Amino acid sequence: MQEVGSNPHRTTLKDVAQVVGLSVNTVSRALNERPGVGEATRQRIKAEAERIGYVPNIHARSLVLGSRQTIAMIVTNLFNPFFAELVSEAESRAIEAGYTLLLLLSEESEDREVAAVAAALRSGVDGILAVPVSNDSHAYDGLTRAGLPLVLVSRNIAHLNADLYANDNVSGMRMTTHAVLDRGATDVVLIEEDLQISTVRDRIAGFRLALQDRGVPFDSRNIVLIPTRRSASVALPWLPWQAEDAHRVATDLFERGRRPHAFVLGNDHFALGLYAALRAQGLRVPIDVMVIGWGDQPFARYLDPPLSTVALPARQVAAHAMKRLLHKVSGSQEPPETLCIEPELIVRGSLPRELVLATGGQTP
Amino acid sequence: MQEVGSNPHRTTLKDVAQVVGLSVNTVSRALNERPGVGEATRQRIKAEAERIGYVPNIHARSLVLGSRQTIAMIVTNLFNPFFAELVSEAESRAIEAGYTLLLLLSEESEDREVAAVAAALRSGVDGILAVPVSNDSHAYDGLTRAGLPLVLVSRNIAHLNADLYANDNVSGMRMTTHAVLDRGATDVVLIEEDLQISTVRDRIAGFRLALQDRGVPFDSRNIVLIPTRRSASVALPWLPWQAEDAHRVATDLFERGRRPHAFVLGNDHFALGLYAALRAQGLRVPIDVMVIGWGDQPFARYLDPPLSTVALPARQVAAHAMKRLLHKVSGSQEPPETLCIEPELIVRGSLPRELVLATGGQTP
DNA sequence: CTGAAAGCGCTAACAC
DNA sequence: GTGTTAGCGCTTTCAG
Repeated sequence: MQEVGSNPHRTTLKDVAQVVGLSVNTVSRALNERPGVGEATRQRIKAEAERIGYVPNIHARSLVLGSRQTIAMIVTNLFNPFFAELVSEAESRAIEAGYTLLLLLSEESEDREVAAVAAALRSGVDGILAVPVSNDSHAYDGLTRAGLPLVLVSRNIAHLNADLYANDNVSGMRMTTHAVLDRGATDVVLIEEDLQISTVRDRIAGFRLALQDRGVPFDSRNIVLIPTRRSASVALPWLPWQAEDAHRVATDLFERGRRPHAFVLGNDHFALGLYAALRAQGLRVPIDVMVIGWGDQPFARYLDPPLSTVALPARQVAAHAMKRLLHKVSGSQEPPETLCIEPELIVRGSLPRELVLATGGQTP
Repeated sequence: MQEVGSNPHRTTLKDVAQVVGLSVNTVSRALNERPGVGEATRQRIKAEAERIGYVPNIHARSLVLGSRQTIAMIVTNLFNPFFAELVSEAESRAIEAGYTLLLLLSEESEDREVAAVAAALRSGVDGILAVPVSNDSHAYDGLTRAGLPLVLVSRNIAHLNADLYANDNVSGMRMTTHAVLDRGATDVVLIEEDLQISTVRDRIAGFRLALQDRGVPFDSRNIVLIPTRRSASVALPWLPWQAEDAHRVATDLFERGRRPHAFVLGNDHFALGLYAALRAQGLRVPIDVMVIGWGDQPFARYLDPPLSTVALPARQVAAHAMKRLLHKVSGSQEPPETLCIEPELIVRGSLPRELVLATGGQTP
């Protein structure tokens, strides 16, 4: 085992006690604002502690208290700005509550997810906030038995019945699909990454519901799932939602003679590739083809034409999730709760301004 | 103090010892793969420990070892994909080395940076990897005295003389500026965020060097610093490198009758706003104006025309930095080292393909 | 209001 | 090979 390069002698409670001429115990109580110490004594102790540079040893404290004041957040990747925002908000809330955030990245890999949970367990965190890799991930199964509070964020796990805080993907995609249908599109293609996650599943459900709402027949070929290619690069983590994938998929579609009226996408990045494919075909947005993205990334409004998209309540989701988790960490034992927050459709130039009567089916 | 909802009785080393009928010590040695235990005994102990669900108490372990096997990473924000990649790589390297990563976000605020360092200290990490908020941040001053290893990433702190691993911003921006000068531009505008950080300072230096290299006179008005507007939103963290800022700045320029030959930018996001401003003016890229971004974000190659930009060695930088930090954590006491890794210019449609002789000065 | 003593769970000396 | 003893720095009984 390596020698740890720590200080020769960090000043300890005992040192403070010696300096002020009181017992370790009294000093501890004074410093922790607990009753049983005279105010004058307390002040003197604090001053002395400060003076000789006393810093409490968190390890000893954690040992006796059984808590490290740390939350682990397991996220699939940081590339998706939605996740970055989730983490940013979670970190901020954790700090606010006197906790710190241990970040564990699963990089969309089930193996790394299992490793992440193990690391969280090993490192003695007080609770786990997780965006699972898949809808049937078993990485978290042992947690409740181990007594570690868990809250899921953004993606659900079917068999787990855990707390879940997420975007409302069903209603979001339903709203999105309505938006194109109500502008006259009847041949609408949905492009999604082929991941076994609840968000994709829910968006597909929302898509189908919307068609049903407007009486437009569903054609399963209108849902294009981009095959994952995890093996593509071994060294670098694999990333979903690549613009080039959408570019390829759209180009394929056009080459097979298909020309949908509208595309609704599972991610704004898809719009980048799609726009390129449309330009190559000489198709104009929104006149020939309508496009709606997902996630309202910063570049969306600057595309030409500006991309209509769905703004996600990332900070709200994370804030609620962290609040819930901290509540559970402090011993609350309520039954699992699911909260899906409605996203917001942002209409920009990639959609025609005026609504038209549906052409393909009866009006609702 | 809140009751922590931990298990009634986690199985401990003592429990294992009791079950196998050996001393706590022997069990500890067996489980930790240390010599002094018979192989048969070791196997039996491991099996029993596994069976009764023994999980080592990290708090006790940390206390006696004086280490939490955790590295704190203090980053200004996650919104910039460069930082996201830094964090991703750092996390991966940390895990690989048996450490975990505590993420602390300063959100470009000096106050939060100070709080982050305090949190890191309080939470007993073994070392700190930091992207400082400013070139003269004093948040880290006490660290060496406290015996906590520190390695800076991406941005330097002038007075600190700490280890630094970063992009080579000087040579990167020099190369970028050469690229436009050598294509005939003589009136080149650099747009940067007005932050007091070494990266901006270095890129400005590289810009001036490039002009000097080609004998093009320097006009200080050709460096446009976007005034920071931290107060804009109190609730949400402030974010630099906004497309709209570049849009505004460029529009101002055009309205004042300026029409530079080329723009070199401190961030790809600026290109989004700039492209929009150029479109509004009816200026074509690259025929009328050349543009080079910084960071090679995923959208860059999908802009119209595709954005030339500088690809940053984020993973290399983070990997080197983490390696160095872990080395220091294990007690190494070498003098501070600075490593600047050369970024790569990626030429795309926003630059004319052919080089021309410099028009403004002598050829080198 | 203050102190003494015990112990959190683990590792590290040193003995046998 | 294995057990005994001590102690990491702190909090928490329980006495005074």
